[in-house]
Amino acid sequence: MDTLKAEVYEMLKRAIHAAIEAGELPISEAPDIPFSPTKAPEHGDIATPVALGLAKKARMAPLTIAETIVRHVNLDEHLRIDKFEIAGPGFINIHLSNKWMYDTLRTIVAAKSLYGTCDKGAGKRVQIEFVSANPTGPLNIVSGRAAAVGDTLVNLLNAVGYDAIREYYVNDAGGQVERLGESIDVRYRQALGEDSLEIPEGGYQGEYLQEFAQTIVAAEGDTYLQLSEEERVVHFRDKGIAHLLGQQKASLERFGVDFDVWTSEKAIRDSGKPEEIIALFREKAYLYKAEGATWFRMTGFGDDKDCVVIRSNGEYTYFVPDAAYHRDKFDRGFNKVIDLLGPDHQGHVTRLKNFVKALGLPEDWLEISIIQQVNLVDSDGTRLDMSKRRGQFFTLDALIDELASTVGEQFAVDVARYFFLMRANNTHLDFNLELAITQANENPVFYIQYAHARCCSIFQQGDEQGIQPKPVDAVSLRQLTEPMEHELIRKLAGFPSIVLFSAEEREAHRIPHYLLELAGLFHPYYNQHRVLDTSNIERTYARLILVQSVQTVLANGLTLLGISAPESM
RNA sequence: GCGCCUAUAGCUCAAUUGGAUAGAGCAACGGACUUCUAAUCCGUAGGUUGCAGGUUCGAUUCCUGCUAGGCGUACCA
Repeated sequence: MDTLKAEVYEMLKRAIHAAIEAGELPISEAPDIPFSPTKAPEHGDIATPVALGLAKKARMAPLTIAETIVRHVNLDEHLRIDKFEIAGPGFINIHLSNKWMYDTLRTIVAAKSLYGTCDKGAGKRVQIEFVSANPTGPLNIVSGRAAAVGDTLVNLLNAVGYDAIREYYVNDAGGQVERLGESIDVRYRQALGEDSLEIPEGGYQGEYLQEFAQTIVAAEGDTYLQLSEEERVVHFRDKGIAHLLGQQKASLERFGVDFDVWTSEKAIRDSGKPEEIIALFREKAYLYKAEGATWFRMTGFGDDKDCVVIRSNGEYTYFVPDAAYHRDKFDRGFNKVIDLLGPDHQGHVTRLKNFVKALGLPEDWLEISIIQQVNLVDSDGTRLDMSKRRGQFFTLDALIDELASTVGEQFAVDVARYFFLMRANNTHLDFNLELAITQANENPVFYIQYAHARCCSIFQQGDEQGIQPKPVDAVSLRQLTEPMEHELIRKLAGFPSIVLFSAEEREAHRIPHYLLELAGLFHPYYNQHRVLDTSNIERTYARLILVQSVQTVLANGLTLLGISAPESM
């Protein structure tokens, strides 16, 4: 479709030039030619409103302009185009030929799992950092959403020719993990009978730390009481990080997300890079001292307030290692870095970008996208709070457990991923848990998977009846005469540009919607037109090619989303 | 206060980035299983795209101002 669009673009451009030279179009140069996909079949396969745009400049009626352009088009140039038609206020509708339909099917059948891919990214290296939750508790639902989106974006970028990787930044240093160590220490001593203790201010209240402390007591008893409190906190901190990070990794694996690189904040801090960053900032006079702390002149970059980079106690704030981390990403040679941050990080977007600018890195090198919050909603509409600090949250694992109890483990992951992916990143997502469970059978993901299973089933049935699909070159595709077949092929032909578009625009949610539409065309077709028909074997072979193409595109789309494409349901 | 996000059918959301008659699913109502899987299909109904202006051939989309909701605005990460 893409190459076809490029060819149509050239044809129209030549036609406009010809019209200008013939003195029939009073404009100086050919304009850009926009294309819009058509909504109704009678509007053809591709449409362009170019005549509408020229109306003012040429001081002519749009319809007249459209007629003039079409008159100068040389149709013989192109076998895949049937006709140009003028409609409505001045749209030029392009109707594609049967040859184009047949070519589309041949392309899909030949490309198989590669259909939809391209090399547009030219091997450019992209890193997407996502989830990056503190190792202070289990992954929550928002992390699950980020995991699904990030994983799919990497798939999409790789599909269109980039060299993209998944990276997780482990915040295993700083104040948060100190609070973790303190919290575990309190839970440990509580487990040994010190009832009067309380979790310190800013600590972690969650039950999971009580359980963790109990497993420590069960395994090692009260041996740690011999250590000083300071030693204990350090020990429990490291033990807790290892335990919780392991838990997060297990959750992600269960969710089908496999990170390529895990980068430790502690390692960044120990690398000496933060010191280099500070030295650089100091050299550029971005820093000043006030109230015992060292501040960065964020206001010089257009922000409304400065921010502390070295606290009065001499420790770095989060920003220094984070700036160093991004410097490190750049040094590793990524052409583009995309951070998917949680909703509570929106204050960081501007600052992080400013730090990157202060480091002298290209402005468009870092792209930050906020994965908006997920509200778990009860059927009565009440929202469940998911803050980790308050110890009251719904974990990703708990969500999958819930779903798995009704639909099984594999579908639970499929359903959760689909729900997370079907919304645009920057929209708030209400996840009605009860609805997701009780109406699992009516879930759109099943609708799509069922379409795929039906395709497989047709081949299995055919096999039992002794009907084997023939190679596409041995099949008369002329047999595909139904309007629904033309519409299906049109939809199939659009897949590569949807993949490219959603990769370039980081809009993963277009894939679920596309697949839903494709399934929505296939199911009615299946119901109204029989594929396997021994009384019309030629047409059967042709339809098998179409079914095979639908199956391929559904499978390819689902694979991009990390969702299974079952052969039977 | 300032900043970011959101507002589309009863509900949850689309609308290929400014194009033709704003589309799906769920919920509601009425139909279709001796036929490749009824987890499906067909049909009916459902809209002043939050409100008021502006930009232009054309606005759900862009601009301004309101209104409502969410989030952020740490010497936490």
